[in-house]
Amino acid sequence: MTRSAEQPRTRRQVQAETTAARVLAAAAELFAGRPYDAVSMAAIADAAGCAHGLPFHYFGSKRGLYLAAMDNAARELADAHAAAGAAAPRDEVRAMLAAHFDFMVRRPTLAVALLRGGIGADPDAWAIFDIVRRQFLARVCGLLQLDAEASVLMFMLRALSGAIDESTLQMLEAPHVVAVEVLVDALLHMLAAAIEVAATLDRGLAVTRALALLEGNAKETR
Amino acid sequence: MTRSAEQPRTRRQVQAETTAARVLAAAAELFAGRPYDAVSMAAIADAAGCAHGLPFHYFGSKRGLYLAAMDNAARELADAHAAAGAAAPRDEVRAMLAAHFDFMVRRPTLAVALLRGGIGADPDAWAIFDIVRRQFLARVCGLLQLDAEASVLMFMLRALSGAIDESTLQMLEAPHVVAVEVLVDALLHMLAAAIEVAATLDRGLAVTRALALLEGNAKETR
Amino acid sequence: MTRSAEQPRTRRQVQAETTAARVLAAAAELFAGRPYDAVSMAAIADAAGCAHGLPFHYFGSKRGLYLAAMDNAARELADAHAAAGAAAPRDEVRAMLAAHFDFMVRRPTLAVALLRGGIGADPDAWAIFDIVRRQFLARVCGLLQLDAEASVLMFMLRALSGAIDESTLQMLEAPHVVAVEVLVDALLHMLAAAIEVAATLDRGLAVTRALALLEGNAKETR
Amino acid sequence: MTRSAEQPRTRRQVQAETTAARVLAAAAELFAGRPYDAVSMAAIADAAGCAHGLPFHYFGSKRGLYLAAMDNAARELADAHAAAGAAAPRDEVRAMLAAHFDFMVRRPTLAVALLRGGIGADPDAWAIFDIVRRQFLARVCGLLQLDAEASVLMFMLRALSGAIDESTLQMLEAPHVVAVEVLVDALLHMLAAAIEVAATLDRGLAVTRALALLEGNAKETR
DNA sequence: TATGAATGAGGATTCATTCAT
DNA sequence: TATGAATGAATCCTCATTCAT
Repeated sequence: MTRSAEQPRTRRQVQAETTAARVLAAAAELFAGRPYDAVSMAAIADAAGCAHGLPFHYFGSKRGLYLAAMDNAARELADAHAAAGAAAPRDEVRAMLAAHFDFMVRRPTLAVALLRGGIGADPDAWAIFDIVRRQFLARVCGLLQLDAEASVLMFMLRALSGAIDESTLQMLEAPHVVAVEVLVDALLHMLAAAIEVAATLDRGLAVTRALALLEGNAKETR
Repeated sequence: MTRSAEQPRTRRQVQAETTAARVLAAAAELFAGRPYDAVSMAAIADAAGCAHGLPFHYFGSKRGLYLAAMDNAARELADAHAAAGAAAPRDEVRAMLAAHFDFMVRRPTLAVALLRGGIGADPDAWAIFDIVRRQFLARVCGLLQLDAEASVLMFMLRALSGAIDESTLQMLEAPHVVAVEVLVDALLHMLAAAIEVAATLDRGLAVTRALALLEGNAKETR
Repeated sequence: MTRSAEQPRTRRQVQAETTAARVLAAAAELFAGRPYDAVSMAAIADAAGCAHGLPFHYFGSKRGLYLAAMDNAARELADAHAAAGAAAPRDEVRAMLAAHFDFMVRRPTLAVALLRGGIGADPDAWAIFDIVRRQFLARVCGLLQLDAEASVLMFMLRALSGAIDESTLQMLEAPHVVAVEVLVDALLHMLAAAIEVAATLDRGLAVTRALALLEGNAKETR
Repeated sequence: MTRSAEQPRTRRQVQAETTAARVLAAAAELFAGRPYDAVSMAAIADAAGCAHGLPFHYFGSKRGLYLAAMDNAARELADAHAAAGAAAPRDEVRAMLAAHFDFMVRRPTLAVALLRGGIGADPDAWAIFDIVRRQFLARVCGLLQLDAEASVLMFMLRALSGAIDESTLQMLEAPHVVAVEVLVDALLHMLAAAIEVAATLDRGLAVTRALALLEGNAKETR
């Protein structure tokens, strides 16, 4: 009954996965456009070109589908972050930010869906996106040799995340006010400022190395 | 809804206003707790202790009531901002931020309602809160003698607004990580950084005076 | 808002009660005809000539309406039992049985609804009817000066209840095999047999007086 | 469903029968627990550990499966009755009753399923159980040399069946109020009473021999 | 024989809204 | 001004059933 085999997927299974993916995509599309309750399962099924019952077959409930869609979007974003890399820490952080905005601009649908999940709707959806944000910040801390457990520092970094999100929204609204590379540089400065501030609030925080790395004129000691 | 009446209110009018206010308060309370569609008019009427039909009598529709509640909340926040004042520009900006967080912490219900309206729900609700944010930023620009029409500057300032909102959310979640006065100082530094960044992106921007005023060591020239 | 007043019902209230009663009657009618799940709320609303939402307004849920209908039916049956009376205990028991069958034959709809609730559906529905049965048996015990707490006796009396219910069903199916008065006499004999049997099983049970009363040749000592 | 096969069953046939039997057992189990509509085919398939489509393959429809399960249960009960035997008629009736209660107590699941089918659900299900009851009564009539066509007698005997069913229910609820053998004796007395009553209502009925046989002090004349 | 993907009708329930009183 | 009875559209979800594999 179960066939935990590895690859030899039958045609039907492949077909099924394709269908599920189509439903998921339709859901992401629609949930991005309007708030949770304004999207009906019937609309999703119609958009996916399947019977009204199918989404339930695959995702159990509307909420399940919503969460799956969010999860999917979050994973894609996380993948985009993960793909960014560079030789120097400063360049890697820059690459991560660039990848972030690239993704958001190129997938405005997912972007809005994720950002909308931000405060509204249910905590679970928020948690899904929040994990990605935390991973992002944790990696930045790692690159800059900062203590990712310091609460004041994290407070400031999450505040900066708010700035990043707001910037994303603005870019989606009016794409040509500021170019992506320029915005990335700007946020790098804001990041430095956030770190400096955190250091003044929490005297035990070691930030000089991080700031040097951010300036780009520090020897690697990773 | 409007109360432009002058003096001689009949008792019924007073009574009516009281009732309407009760409905509005109940609505604000409930809309803060869960998203728009999860709040029923029946629940609002119950909370307000009136018949199900009454909210319609006063506010026409659910949407009307929602917008009225948002409007009310936004006005209260704007009033809190307006009440902040000080001799020096730097101190006034500081006072404004302090008043902002004070309000948010003291009225978490309204705070969340406003913030939730952020991306979700409908554009009208977003617009209501956005106006308050713009007014806030415009006043800051005025105090610091910055050009409130410069698009790059505004982009950065709005990004900073994102940081402020995110900070608010964090304070409501865990109130004791950072004290309000300390947070205000931190955001003042972020503000300076945002302005500096804007200046590097837009060479025509005059920011030296603003930065001096922010440092506190500039002669008033308002 | 609440008007706990006694009688001065407004016309609207009377109208509302009438409507609710119409819904209840329609529900009883339909629930008698087929099992719970085979009756749709839409069908009930249609039968009652009201909007689909109204039954929910009054009874909250399908289950609520079902239970209310059962409760109503049970109360009517209990009233029918209560109305029966006579000078001698034997005649009163006879009158109760006669009233029981009279009611069932005259209201076959309610009868089947109650009997159907018997084993099927949910325990709550069963409990509703069971209470009436217990009251019936308790009164019989009172009349015959039997101990209504004796478990073996009650076991036998409830078994007799099964015989009564089965007889009811048979009468509804084929009304003319046995006349009501004749059936009542027959069951009186069965009752005597049940009591005698209980006495042989539980030596502590005092039944001679009860049997004498049932024979009709005992001096009243109530 | 039918297994009229003779000898050489292939392995696949055996396998198929096993699977069908597993489905049937799962169905009986679930239908006993809750009413017809509350049991889904999916639940049955899951319980049987097979695909959702398989029950349809074997039983055509939900109703078909339900009826097959009832049929199966009824046949098992009939078999239990059939297995009871004794030298004297009185003892054989006693053995039949004992076998009945034994079966019911040992297979409460089937018992409730059968009893539930009683009034509720559909007439077909009722008919299935009713046939067993009629067979039971017919055999009793045969043993006691009673006329199984006499309508009044049958009326009373079916009423007694109601008492038996009710007793079964009580035993399942509270097993230790009355022991099975004791209950059997009690019902034998009730049976005698029912026969006597039938004789008073239908003067043409010959019951003296039956009553003598029931007493146990009559010469066999089968 | 057996699977499980896919269908689509049907049903309970909610809720904004209206309106007679 | 205030009530709450009544409406009916909309929505989520369940489930028997089919069928390609």
